[in-house]
Amino acid sequence: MTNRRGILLSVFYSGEEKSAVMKFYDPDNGEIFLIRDNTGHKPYLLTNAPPDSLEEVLSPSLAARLYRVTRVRKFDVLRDREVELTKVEAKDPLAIGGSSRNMREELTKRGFNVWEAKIKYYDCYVYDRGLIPGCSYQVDESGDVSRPKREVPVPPEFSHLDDKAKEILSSMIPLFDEPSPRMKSVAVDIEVLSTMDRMPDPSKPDKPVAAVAMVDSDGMKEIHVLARGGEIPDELPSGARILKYENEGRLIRSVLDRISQYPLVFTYNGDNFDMPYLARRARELGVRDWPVRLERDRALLDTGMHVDLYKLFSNKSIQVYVFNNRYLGYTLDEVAEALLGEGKIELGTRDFYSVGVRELAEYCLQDAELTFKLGNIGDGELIRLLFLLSRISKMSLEEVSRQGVSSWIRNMIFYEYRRRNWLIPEQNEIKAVRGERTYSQAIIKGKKYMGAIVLEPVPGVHFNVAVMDFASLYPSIIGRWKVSFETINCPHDDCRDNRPVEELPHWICRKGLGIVPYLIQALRDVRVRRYKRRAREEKDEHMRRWFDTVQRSLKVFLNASYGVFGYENFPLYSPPAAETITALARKAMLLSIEEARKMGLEVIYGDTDSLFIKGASKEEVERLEEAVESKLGIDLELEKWYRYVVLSKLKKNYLGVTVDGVIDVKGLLGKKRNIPLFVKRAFDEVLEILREVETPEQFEEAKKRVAETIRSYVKRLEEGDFSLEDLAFRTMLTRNLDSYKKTTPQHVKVARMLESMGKRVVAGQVIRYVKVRGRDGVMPLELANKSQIDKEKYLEIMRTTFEQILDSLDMDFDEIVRGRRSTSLEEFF
DNA sequence: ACGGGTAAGCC
DNA sequence: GGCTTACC
Repeated sequence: MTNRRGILLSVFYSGEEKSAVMKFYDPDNGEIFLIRDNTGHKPYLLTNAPPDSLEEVLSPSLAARLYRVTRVRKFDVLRDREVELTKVEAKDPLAIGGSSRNMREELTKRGFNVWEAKIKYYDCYVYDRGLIPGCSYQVDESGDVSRPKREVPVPPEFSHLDDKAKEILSSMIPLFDEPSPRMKSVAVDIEVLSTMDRMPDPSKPDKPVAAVAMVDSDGMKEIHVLARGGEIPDELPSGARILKYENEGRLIRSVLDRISQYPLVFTYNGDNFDMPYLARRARELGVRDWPVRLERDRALLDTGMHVDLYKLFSNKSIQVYVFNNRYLGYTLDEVAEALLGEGKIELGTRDFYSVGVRELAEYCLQDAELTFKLGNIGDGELIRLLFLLSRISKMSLEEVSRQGVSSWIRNMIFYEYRRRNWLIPEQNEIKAVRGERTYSQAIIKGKKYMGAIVLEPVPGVHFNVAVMDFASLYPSIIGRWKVSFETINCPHDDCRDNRPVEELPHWICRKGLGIVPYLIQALRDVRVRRYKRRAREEKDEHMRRWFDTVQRSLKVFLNASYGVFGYENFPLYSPPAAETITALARKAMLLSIEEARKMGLEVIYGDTDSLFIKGASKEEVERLEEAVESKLGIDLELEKWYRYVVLSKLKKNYLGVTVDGVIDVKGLLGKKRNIPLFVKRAFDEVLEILREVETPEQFEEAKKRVAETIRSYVKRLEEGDFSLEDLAFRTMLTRNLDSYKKTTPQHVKVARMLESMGKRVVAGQVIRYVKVRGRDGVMPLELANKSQIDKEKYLEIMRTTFEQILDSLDMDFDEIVRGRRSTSLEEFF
């Protein structure tokens, strides 16, 4: 074969080959293949140290690892000028940074400046060769890779953009129009023979691997088990094959061989457990040639792409924007229950020695099946998304599935800098040249600058309310006013009077410096004007779904695009830019409110980027849109129309019913996932009653039914007509137990009880507990008894939950309940 | 390991 | 009033 097609998945550095290696997926035969760099690319850093000084500045051992020293020209955006720097190439990446002794540190110690030395080598390689992970390439037998150049003319709907944004746009459209490949996949889960008191530790793999379950996309299910006596069937009722081994080494050998046959391998916590355990156990038992490449906190496969779903589901952006916050904890059990509606059936004990082989096999298979289903959720939605995130960020799929949104954005920006031969500035340099002080006062103690405006709601029931909002407000501001670390407080004297926010001393460049504002503008516009539309209008169902994933992945980047500039660990951290963005947002809100009032419209609430307007006509809404657009240059749009909205006196707390009868609940206690199901059900019933209300007249009748519903639940509470499960609170343990030192919140108290019983308790786990009478006040769900329940406490929970809406409906919880109080409750308590 | 603002329950 | 969690 002279020429083959390959989809670039990732780049890694091979210590054995001393070079970058590209990992491709061949969609024609479903295989993975590796291509070693053939361009002689070397790791490097940039410095202002003179070239001939290096031999003497560096210690002899490091000087020996120099490969080449040259001079290069770069554009320095912070000072708006060309610079000439020394490019120091090394024979291996660790010589640049990372290891205990490296060139970055030695040069810095001698007083020289160093740039671009903290970039991981595989990322550096991707930038310099202009590679786009996730995209299709032609690879010839000499190892040359090329991507067919597709010049896309800028579509007419983008004619309003600046040239810089247009250029970015036309480079991006081909990446988004190309669907991702389908890949065969397998999910793997292992169980180790461990005793109750000790969790198996992958750094000390002293216990044997007892079972490995694998489930693949062709419907194959198999479990490799270590025979330990007793009858073991050849098949489970589910149809899964059981393969028995007398020898653990053979078991691991065939498991590794099986894993090597798949281009895509899912695990749940495989980076830190399954893969290292298998690999280290293999080494211990003399099993050779394993495909697992162990790194500090990840495990890669040379034969495929390993996606650790635990890492992916722990990613906040994925949790919030992709799964709409539908899961709370990050354990396999929690996520599977929330997304698939399938929980795990736990074994009675963690002591696997006492569990029969067959039972262990079933348990192991269950985990592999859940992992498989999660990995393939939405008919491959997750993988499509990873491909897109990879193409936008120019980050390997393996990286993108393990890192957070700030890394994705960093990588996206660095790539654009290298593409233009711009010098990537260091964080301390940005601070020094452009300032780091903020001038606005945050409302929350300990925060660095002021954020958004939240209007005081007008409590009560309001009919006919239009909700208007600025779509992607912060990205729009970045694009409209060109705010970024590059443009803020620029070096030009004649830009100093360009201060869009009077109360802040910061000015913005008006000479077109920078890339980031154009990049963000391009992403925003391509999402709104191209892919959101195609996700609605495309005829072909597959392509429609693809376009929807495109617009969702763009949204993830846009939503975080402002936040990263206020995040102190972001390499392009810029507090002045961040505070200017929020200040402009406040200005936009205030101006819009002013415009609305001038038109005689009543604004009853608003939060950050939205305005609730009561009693407006369609024409008035349109007039307001136009007025704001012409004064500000950003779009205020009608988002939805509420038949009515119930505002409480609290901010970020309301309930609205749209004209199509869709109910929106924001911030109310009844919506929070940590409250007991019992209360949540009562709340949902009340919502259902309110949803049906169409006119003010119907409200009176609805209120009676609401009162009735609440009364019935209170009665059930008194009479003990509930299950313990329904009363359980679910609170996430966000840190490990030993780090709670200052106070002991209730869920931590419960977690400690669980731990003392020998149960495993880790960060990310959801603790389920009920409130009971007695000194502790709480108990783990599985330990409590119905007779211990503190009913008074639960009545209080119901009170606070319902008061949030009852107040605005002119109703009173006590009055509703009082009818019962004199009869039973009083005797009860 | 995106930001700030708001609210609730408990210590 | 601080800590912790969940939400906008």
